[in-house]
Amino acid sequence: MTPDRRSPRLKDVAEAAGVHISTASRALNERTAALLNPATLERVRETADGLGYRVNGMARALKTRRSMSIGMVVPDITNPFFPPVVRGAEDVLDRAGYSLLLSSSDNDLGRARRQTAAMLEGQADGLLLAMARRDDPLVAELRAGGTPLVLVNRTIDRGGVSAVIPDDFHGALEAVEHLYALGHRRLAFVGGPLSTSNGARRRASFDETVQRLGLPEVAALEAVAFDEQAGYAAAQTLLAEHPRITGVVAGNDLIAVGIIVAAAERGRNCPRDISVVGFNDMLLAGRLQPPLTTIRIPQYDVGTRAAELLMALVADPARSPETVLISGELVVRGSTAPPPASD
Amino acid sequence: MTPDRRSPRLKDVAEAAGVHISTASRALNERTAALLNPATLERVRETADGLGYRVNGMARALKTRRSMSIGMVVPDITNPFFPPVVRGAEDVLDRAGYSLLLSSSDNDLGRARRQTAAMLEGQADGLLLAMARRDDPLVAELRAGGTPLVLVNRTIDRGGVSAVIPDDFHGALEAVEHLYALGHRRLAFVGGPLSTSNGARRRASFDETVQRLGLPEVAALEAVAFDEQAGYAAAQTLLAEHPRITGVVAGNDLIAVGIIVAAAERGRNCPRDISVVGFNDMLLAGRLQPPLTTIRIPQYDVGTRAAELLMALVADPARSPETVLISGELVVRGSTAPPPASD
DNA sequence: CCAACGGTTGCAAACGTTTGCAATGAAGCT
DNA sequence: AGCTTCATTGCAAACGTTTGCAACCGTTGG
Repeated sequence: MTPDRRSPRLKDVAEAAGVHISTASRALNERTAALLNPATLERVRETADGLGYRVNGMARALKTRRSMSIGMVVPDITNPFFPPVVRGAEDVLDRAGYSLLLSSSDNDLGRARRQTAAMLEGQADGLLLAMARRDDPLVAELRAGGTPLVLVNRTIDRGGVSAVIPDDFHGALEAVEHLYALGHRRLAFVGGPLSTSNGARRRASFDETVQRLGLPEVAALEAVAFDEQAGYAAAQTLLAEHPRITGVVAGNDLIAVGIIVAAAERGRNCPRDISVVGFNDMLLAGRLQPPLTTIRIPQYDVGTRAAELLMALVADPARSPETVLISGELVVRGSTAPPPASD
Repeated sequence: MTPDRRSPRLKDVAEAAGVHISTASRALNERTAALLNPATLERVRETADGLGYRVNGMARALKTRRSMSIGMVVPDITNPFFPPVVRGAEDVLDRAGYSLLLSSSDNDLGRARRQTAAMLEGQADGLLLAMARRDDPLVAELRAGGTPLVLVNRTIDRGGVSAVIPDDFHGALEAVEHLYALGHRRLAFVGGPLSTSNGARRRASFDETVQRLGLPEVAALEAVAFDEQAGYAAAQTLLAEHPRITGVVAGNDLIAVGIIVAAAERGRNCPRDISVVGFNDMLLAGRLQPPLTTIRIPQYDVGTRAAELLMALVADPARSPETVLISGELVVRGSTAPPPASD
């Protein structure tokens, strides 16, 4: 009954406008529109609007070999660190006309592999990878495949690939020095997994700094993940085995929260009995009980810089890899204080 | 020098395996693999692996008219409410073999329109919309366009479209009754924008419930957004104009935080002088100062249910619209207490 | 008046798949 | 032996664009 044609194709608008399909194509394409007679251009555009024409991105992508989409994989979008970086990336991609394909890998290599494969099948023009481990085989594969790639937040040990990461070394150093300045001398580090660059680098920085400061009694533990639960578990061990510790620098804010909770359960109040400094300054970190002293990483900027770098890489695949370090700054709030007087 | 062929096409694996391209296609497709002789099937698959063949999703999508991707637009991924729902959606889509295109609209209709248009040009098979306003013209357009659609978190007034939303009415009712049970009699509501379904419904529920309870002195304000800053601003007015209020139900947790901060600045401590109950139970709500009493909405489930509904809709576009209400439950923590004794 | 030219437009060949249909050959049945 | 049936594979036509090339036309300069 109804004509009920599916959505109009280029051919339809060409016919309706009385021009050849290639002319219609050129009219609807910014880059080629200049070739046309202004009058025809106008006419084609109007009939296209009238018909509610919408270009078929698949056909276009097939022909042009560009999907105008970028894939991004994070460990878990639910971790408060990532939304701002995703948002940053999204904003610059959006401005560049790209769409963002997002997925969470849960730190599962197999899952990440499937997800990136799907993204590449979908012809993503580039990848933003925020889940890399230091020896990640996946990024090696991907790099070999020639996909424009930028690592976010975490990088790999052997370089050769672009990355945008926080200045882990400087951050952890600031954290230690802050505690030292407050008078703490027995410090601990409860970091994230050493298999990640930020776990390892923050740890290395802690080690070096406490040694330089000549601190007598230190401990360093590795939480199994960058989350509250892992921080809580690691803190259990720490508090049991090193009861004299008064200051701890945490692998990130979530781990810090876990430590504070574990301490409270043992009757040790933060910051009265024990000080802890987080890392990242995640959303609401300043509204927690106690408000977290932490190393602020401009998360949004991490996202924008990474996306900008990727855009440059997409434009020029031969561009040589570079890694940009985003520096953080100490923001002191309520979770740190001088050590107990008895000390 | 190097043969340097671009990535292999179906034709390449077909030739390498000594079969026709159509046979190769069938071999690489789960659905059609059964048609083939097991021996050829095996052979084709092995040579495909050997060559590192990866199907061109664009070509496939062009032919099949399915991109196996779903678009999702949220107001702002940075709002802690959304990451869990995105994650929920992602998980079920992933299992169904779909990818997720994400974008943040910032409650800007124009931006949302551009984003959905881009998603549709990219041939997204369906849309998850979490940014709808009650009279949103965009969802009307989209629905007219025949795109499989499900609204998330917010719905429109005139039905006709599937949606997965929290049970706003019941939630707000529980919040009011909780305060009432604690002894509060002078209540206020600081809700989100009335242009959103959850802003309006929570407000309506508040109004009806306080009336039913016969409360003598109430106030109801509208924050301009569901964030801390808007909550803070609205609270300024509230505290100035209705100083005798002792209990307030907030439009969501972020607004609650804003209220608590504003109250503190006026020397009114929560919960000693004023009680506030939030909505959603966002991440870390229980770790705030004070820990938030709130209506817990299972955010992850909202995402999964929405994605499931959308998958059903994609499979059968004629399926009639349905709206599923996700119910919340009161979780009482530290931000509510009996009103001051002087009361 | 002719040739060259620039501005517009049309032509047709891709891009890499999927899939209805036809062809082939082997096996089963009467 | 001849006919049917079935399993397997090949053929070729799409899917909706983009784009190098050629053609056309009215101008312009010599």
